[in-house]
Amino acid sequence: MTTGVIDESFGGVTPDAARRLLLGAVEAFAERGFHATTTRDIAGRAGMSPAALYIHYKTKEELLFHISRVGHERSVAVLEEAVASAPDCAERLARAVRAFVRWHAEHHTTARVVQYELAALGEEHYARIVLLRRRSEEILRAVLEEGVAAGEFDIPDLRGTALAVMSLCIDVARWFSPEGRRTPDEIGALYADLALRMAGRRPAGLTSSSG
Amino acid sequence: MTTGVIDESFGGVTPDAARRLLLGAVEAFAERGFHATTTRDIAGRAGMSPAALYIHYKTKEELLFHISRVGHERSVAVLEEAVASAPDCAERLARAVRAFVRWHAEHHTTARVVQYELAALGEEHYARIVLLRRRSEEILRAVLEEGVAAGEFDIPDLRGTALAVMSLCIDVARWFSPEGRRTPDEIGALYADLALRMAGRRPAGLTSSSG
DNA sequence: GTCTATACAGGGATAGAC
DNA sequence: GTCTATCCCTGTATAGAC
Repeated sequence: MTTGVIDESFGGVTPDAARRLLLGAVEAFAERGFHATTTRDIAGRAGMSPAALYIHYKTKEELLFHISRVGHERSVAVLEEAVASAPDCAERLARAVRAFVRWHAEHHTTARVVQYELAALGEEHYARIVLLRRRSEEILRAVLEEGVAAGEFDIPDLRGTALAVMSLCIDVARWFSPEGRRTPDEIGALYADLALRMAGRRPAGLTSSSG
Repeated sequence: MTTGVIDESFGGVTPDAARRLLLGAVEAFAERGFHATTTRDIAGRAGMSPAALYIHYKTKEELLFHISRVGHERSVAVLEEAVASAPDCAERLARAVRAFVRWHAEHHTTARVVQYELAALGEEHYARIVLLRRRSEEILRAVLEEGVAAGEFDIPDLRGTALAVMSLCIDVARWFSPEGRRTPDEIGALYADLALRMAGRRPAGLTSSSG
């Protein structure tokens, strides 16, 4: 019955029972992993009988797929919004990282399922999720690319650095805890700075040439 | 029966059957997760019947604990060796990151189990593993701390940066694939450079004072 | 130490009443 | 749409022969 922190990512899901099941599943999958979670557990958290689950979802895996799809769509949207309007490349990178990190921290429960239970998806569902993941990689790489082109960044290995920044953000979902000493926003700010360092940001107004 | 890449971390385990079971379990846990892995599967990979597993390990969880313990001990040892002898702080950080990343890439199968199946450990076993994890955090933080004290690094948030560098290294285990375009060593070199950037390395011979 | 056979529990999914 | 009851499979772990 307990729902803990409500994840507004799933606010639009109807009917009510389907949403409650989704929220219960997110919690359970995050806590115990997909395979260790029983349909009885999920249904219990939603205040329903095990059988009721199958009215709204064909299988347990379909439940995971919905969570994964909505979660990925949200995180990509967050990233897109962040890069949409920024004065320069440095600010674009900072906003992107800050927003992406914040999402992974604030929604660490969903994010954990999204990032670490991929292997439990069926093949077809997995393929659809991979497409969404590629989107976010492309967005981040483009930000770095433009920064290099504009002379704002100094990045010897563009693809590798993009991957590393992405990786850094994603891993927040693994270790973040609301009981920890930092808020999602503080971590976002720290990581934005670290990303700028990784990108070798130059002070505005300078051009290349150095050791 | 297939063992894939042999992980020398477990080379010393005897008797032979116990080692084969351990290797089978590492593979299976990494591929499918602890809970999704059956004892039949593990025994099968070791070329034995399910019952034989229980001659060597009391439970499936004990198997996981052994993997986790040996894995953590190895990664801490790798880190310790790397920082042991280096001319300066920058080189110490670079060697630490490079070695730690290489371990997580080369032993990505073991590392995945070590990093992502912690929750499946029993409470007592979990507590013992946490102690080992703290060691590696302390080693890395100390390297950064000394660098700041020596004026080689510029790190506004020491604890946060140490955590981020650690996180970056660990996440390699999640995405690394031997089929990918980079070798463990190349990733190690890239990440060592990124870590130095995160640490705000100053060219040797300069002292502080700036905006 | 390893096997075959099996006890015993638990979980995904369905049937049928309401 | 939800419930109770239950089918049937799978999985951990053990018993006992060799």
